[in-house]
Formats: sequence, C-alpha cells, structure tokens
Amino acid sequence: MRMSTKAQYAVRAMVNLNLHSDGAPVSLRDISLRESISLTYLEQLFVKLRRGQIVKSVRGPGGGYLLARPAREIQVDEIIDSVEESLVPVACMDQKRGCVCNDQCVTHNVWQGLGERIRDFLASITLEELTQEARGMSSETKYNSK
Amino acid sequence: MRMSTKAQYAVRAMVNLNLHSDGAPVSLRDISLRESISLTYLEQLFVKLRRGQIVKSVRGPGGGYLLARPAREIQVDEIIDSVEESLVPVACMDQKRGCVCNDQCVTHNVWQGLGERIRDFLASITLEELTQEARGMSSETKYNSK
DNA sequence: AAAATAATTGACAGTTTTACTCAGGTATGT
DNA sequence: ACATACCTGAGTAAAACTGTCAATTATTTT
Repeated sequence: MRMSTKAQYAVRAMVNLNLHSDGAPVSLRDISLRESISLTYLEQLFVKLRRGQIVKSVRGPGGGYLLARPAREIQVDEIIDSVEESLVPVACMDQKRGCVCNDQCVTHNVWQGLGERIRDFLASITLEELTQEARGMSSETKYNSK
Repeated sequence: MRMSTKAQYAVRAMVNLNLHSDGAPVSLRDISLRESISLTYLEQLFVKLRRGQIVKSVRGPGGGYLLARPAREIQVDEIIDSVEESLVPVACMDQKRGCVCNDQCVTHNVWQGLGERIRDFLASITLEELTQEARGMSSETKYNSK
C-alpha cells in the first residue's frame, strides 16, 4: 500500500510551484533545482498535470507553468489522478464498470470502502492549504513576505 | 496506491478459514481448492499469519489451521500487517523513527494523515463481520455451478 | 515401526511496474 | 537568429510482485 514516488513528486512540485509563483510562469528548471527532481522527469509529470487541467503552460523564454485554477480549488486527489496514480486499492475495481466478482465479493466491500476513505481524505486537502503550511515552515524569507 | 494481491489473498483466506471452521483445524488444501489460490502460495502466507498470532497450526493428519483468537478480536489491519504489507503510504515513514525530512515535510503530513485514515478504517473491521457478510451472500449462491 | 498427512522453510524464477534517462522536436520572446 | 523552455516518445535498469520447486519436520493412523 504505497503511494508511488511519482505521486509524491507531483504533489511536492505543485506545492513548490505555487510557493514561488508571483503571477509569472515558473520554469521546471527552477523547480528541478529547488526540489532536486530530475528535469526530464518533471517534464513527464507536468505534461500529465497540464492534461489534467491542473496547470497551464507558457512556452518560450520566460515561460514555464502556471496554475490552471486558484490553489484553493485544486485538491490533492486531483493532482494524483492527473499523474495516473490510481486511488482504488484493487485492480478489478479500477474500470468504471463494476468487476464481475464471485466469491471474492466479501472482501470487495472492504477495498471499496477503503478506496472511498482515501479519496475523501485527499479531496479534503487543497493546494492552498499545503502551500500555507510550507510558508509557515520555511524560516528564511527569500522573497517578499506577503 | 494498490493493495497487493498478497494482502487480498490473506484476507480472503482468513474469511474462508473462519467460514468453514467448526472447531477442527482447516487444511490449506481445502482453502486452496475453495478459493483457487495456489497451495504453495497459501503456505507462504500462513507462515506469516502464524507469526503474527492470527492463526495457530496443528501438524499431522487432520491438522491444519485454527484462529489464534476469536474472530471478533481479529482486525483486518492485523491480517495485512502479518503478511508484511505496509499500510504506511510512503517509504521513508515506514520505520518506527520519523524520517529526517527537509523540504518534503510539507507533503509529509498528507501521507501521514492518509496512513492514519487507512489504518483506522481497516482496524474498524473484524474478521467476524466479514464472515457474517460472507454467510449472508453464500446462502444464495452455493459454489457448485461453474 | 512404517506410512501418510500436512505444516514448514528457503531458494529461485518469470513477469510487471517503477522510476527514471535520452534524443530529439516545437513554440516563443529578444 | 538564437536561446529558452515546453513537448513527445522510446528505451532501460532495478525493484517488486507473484508465484513455483524442492526438501524437511512433526504428528497421527495403521
């Protein structure tokens, strides 16, 4: 029962993006340096985040990424969904249609209930909340404090 | 975010064991046939379940496995713990000591909270409850047509 | 005692997933 | 034109997952 590092990276990168965004696009190179995540790997993640409507891209010099929506409207479960990490704990329930289960159905309810709890919890946390927490933690103020 | 089939098998096997237990030990061969899980794989799982104090073993002819405790005192999270499936969603939090985290700490709280929810949910379900559910279901669909 | 049953154990192997890298390409501002 | 930065697909080494195989030990029945 592990959250993949891909999902962990995605959330970290999004917090970092929001933390250092002041209206101008933030380049992946900056995030890569600050979070020690390989640039090419970040590129992979942000393609998916863009397709998931989490970020917008700006090409060319001075370009980078911007939030597609206000941080308070971005939930952690959406970030994870975007990078294609399933939150459903068992494979046969992953499709939209219910799986054709036989005897296993007894335990099925357990996994289904678990999946719902996971989803609910991650949906209850917004990017804004995480960013606020991060601001509180960083002792040094590189940029103008708000 | 997947529950491994190992954990799924373990829970299914435990429900089946409890379902067909009437005081006498239940052999893995029987469970293997009823649940279509390979016997040798079940053996692997039950070694761990025994070490986890979930079941007791009885060797020799007529032997098999018994619950180590009443079904109502066996929680689903204990079964999964026994087969060594971590319920903590990120690797660096797996040890008892907290990990030395730097910038990642912001997202850390998310995974920690998530881990607690998962644990709480699975701890709230007992083997007895699952067995009762199974009894309700199998009254309609006996396993002889296939 | 011998045979049969069933748990017990460790080693090993095929497959899949993960976690990336690499080599290009495309769009855009200066 | 050129540098910047996004964009894309293919490829790959390592790990994890999902088992199998072979051999052993303990117990009961004959």
